[in-house]
Amino acid sequence: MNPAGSENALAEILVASRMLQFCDVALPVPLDRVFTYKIGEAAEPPAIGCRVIVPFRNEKLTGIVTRIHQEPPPVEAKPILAVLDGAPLLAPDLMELAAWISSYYLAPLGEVFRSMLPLMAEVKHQILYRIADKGREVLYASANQGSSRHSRKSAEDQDVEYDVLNYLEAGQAERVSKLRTATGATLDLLRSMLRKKWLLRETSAVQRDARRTIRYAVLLHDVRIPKLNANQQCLLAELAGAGGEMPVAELRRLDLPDSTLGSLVRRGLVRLEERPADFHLAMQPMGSALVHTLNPAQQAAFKAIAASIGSGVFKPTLLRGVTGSGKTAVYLAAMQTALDAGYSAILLVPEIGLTPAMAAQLYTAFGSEVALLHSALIPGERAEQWHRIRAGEARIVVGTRSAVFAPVTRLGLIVVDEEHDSSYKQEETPRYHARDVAVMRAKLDSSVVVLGSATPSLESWRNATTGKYALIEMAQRVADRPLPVVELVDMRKEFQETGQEQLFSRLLIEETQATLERGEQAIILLNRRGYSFVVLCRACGEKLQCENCAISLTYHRPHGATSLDDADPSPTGQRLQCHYCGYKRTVPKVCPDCESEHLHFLGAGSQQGEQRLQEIFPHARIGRMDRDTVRGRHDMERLLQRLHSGEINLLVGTQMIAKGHDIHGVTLVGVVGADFALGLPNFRAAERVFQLLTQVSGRAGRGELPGRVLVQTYHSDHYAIRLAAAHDFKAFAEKELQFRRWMHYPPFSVLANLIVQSPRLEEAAAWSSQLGQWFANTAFEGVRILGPATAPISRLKRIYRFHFVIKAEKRATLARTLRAALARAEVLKIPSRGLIVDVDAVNLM
DNA sequence: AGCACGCCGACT
DNA sequence: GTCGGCGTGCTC
Repeated sequence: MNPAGSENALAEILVASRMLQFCDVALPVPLDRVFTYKIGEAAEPPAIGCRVIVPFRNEKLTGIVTRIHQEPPPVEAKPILAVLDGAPLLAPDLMELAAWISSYYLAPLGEVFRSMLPLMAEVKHQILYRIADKGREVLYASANQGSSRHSRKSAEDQDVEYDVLNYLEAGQAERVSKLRTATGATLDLLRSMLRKKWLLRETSAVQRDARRTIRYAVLLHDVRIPKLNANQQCLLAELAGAGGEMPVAELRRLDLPDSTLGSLVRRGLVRLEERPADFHLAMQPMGSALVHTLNPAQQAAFKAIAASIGSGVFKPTLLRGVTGSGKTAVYLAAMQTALDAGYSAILLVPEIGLTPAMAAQLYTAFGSEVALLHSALIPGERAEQWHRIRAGEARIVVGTRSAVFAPVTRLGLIVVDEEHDSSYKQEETPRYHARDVAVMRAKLDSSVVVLGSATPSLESWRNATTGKYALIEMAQRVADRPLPVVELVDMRKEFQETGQEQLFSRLLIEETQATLERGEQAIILLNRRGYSFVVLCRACGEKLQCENCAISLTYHRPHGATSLDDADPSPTGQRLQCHYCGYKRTVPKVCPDCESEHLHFLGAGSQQGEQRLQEIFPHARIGRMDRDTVRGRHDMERLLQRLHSGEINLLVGTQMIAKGHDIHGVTLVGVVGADFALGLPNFRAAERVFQLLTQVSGRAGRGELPGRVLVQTYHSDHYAIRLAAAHDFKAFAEKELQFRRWMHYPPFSVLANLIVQSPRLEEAAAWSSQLGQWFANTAFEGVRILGPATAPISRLKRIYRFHFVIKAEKRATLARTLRAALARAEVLKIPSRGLIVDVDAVNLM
């Protein structure tokens, strides 16, 4: 792409000479192209990177200006309706980054912008209806001749239609919601009136202020106080007590009539003010002040990174540091260096990786320079943070995936913490990988990018060992603490010796007992949610499945129940859940297929783990951490707090417990059933298991006392398990890379998953077979195509899915193949919703 | 993606 | 005759 800066400059010159007339606009529609609009003479011309409102079909959309030029489009261009930004919302580097993402991931540019900008939400689009001439005629005709001339379906509907016409006849265009509440019209009815041309539809776009405001009531002094009633006196007293002003919302808790405040305002005693909401995250520092003293290994890592900050040389660095080696302290020191040199820095963390402890450290270190961007923010808060960053008020940005698009100026450093984490891959269009986008952004900005992990992805590891990335290693834990001893418990042997299938092995029970008795803490990983994840009919062998997906339903037990027969206290009683679409149903008494009563609940999840542990250790103070117990914004924090304080001494949970928590009292980690993932149809299965075992082991022995890890496994010979137990990442990487090379998988190839889908099975099957034939008959050099095959999840949310896995030796070849396939799909009349292209797919499901 | 248009069968 | 189903084509 042409450097947007020079294009901008050119644009200014052309504006000055009044020669140019057109601009290209990327719109939030799934069309892989931009549209050309006329720049009006009256309005201030937009710059590249500005938002504009444009007419599109018969609606108004917000788009981003991507180019300014003089080439008239083949059809007549419509004029821009409004320019929303005086200065570009997106700086040239982000414009270029968007273009790169669009082309690399084959995603429409408009959709890329949509996921980059929280601000799109600030323009409120509404649909309005207005009465048409034909509608007026109908209305008058009915008034003159009396109604019910048409003997149609229902007189009721007809009445509603006239109500709608009457309602609209009186006034201006109205919103749908208002129309529906006022007249009781359904959307269907409005649509049919539209078709009869009785109504007109239009859209409007209203710009709202991005900043949230809070309404304050302010006491006016120096006014004579007239006679007041009790309510008014009460309110004034409250205001005076609060120092003369407080948010209107807070006055509500006085339980006074709403009119009271209104009267006081009318009588000139109180003034209402809109003030920008000061955004403060509820943070209480957790006492762990920033460690300024780095040990020699940290010092060396920090110096290597700091040396290149501001050098203007793009050189990605992989920081591999074992769990507990103190990578965070290195990040913070490097970010401080960037800040001191006048640069901004971005720290990316995985979805659940932004622990309260890390946030507290950031606040301690950087105070108000910090902006947080994560998934729990409501849109207003997100916009707030975004504006602070863009205005340069916050130069340290910490956040999940989309924070890689933070609009900082003078970017000096991007850190991607736990770079191997799969939550960096967005599973919707645009399906970008934030780690790779971070590297690209650093390249465009000539800034430093650091990828950190104890268990780097094999892609990054290979880049580091081949010299494409610099490699820094920290092989020791801080304060010379030892890595925990990891022991494998062979569950096949356990079964032979005990003669029964048990969730927890004798050794794990013994060790947990001893740990709790010593007053220490234990955590146990059970990487499935719910009570049991399969409900099997013993008579016919069928598993209970979701109605919408080809997925086994998970049984969730009501709280406090101790047996299957317990009365269900939940209001809905719907205890079988699909974790993919949210479908819920009650537990049937008999098998839906064969009506046998022999339904069996198999496969223990975290909920069952918690219950079994409570039975075994009745005096243990058990906590559970999974998506069912950590839902709200503060649940995680509260749970960790209880663990820190010792209120909980035994924690059971899903992989959430493995993510970066620094709990010093934990000396025992148990791993139950984490190796089942080795059986999944995914070439990354071994890598995933290795990472999970390493990360969860890393939770043990972070304090004064050494840690111990027990891994229960049915695959005690598997290299991923053995080498994780030996803390030998390099050996694992070598072995796994060998396998990847053999199988032509990344990092020795580049890969995309191409999903063909339709709600109709025959359609999905036909499309995938047509595409498959075309692939078979078309020669692609250096490309391997697997498929068509039914996708591992063959039906999802009522949609049938087939897929191809496309592997290529070179990036350019893969891109060319995918573009050709998309072109072919268009010829085959496969609609865009029927195809999903997932470049660098992490999940092949 | 929406959302128009247009053609065809079903219903009053 | 009118309603409403969904195949087809377009959006500057």
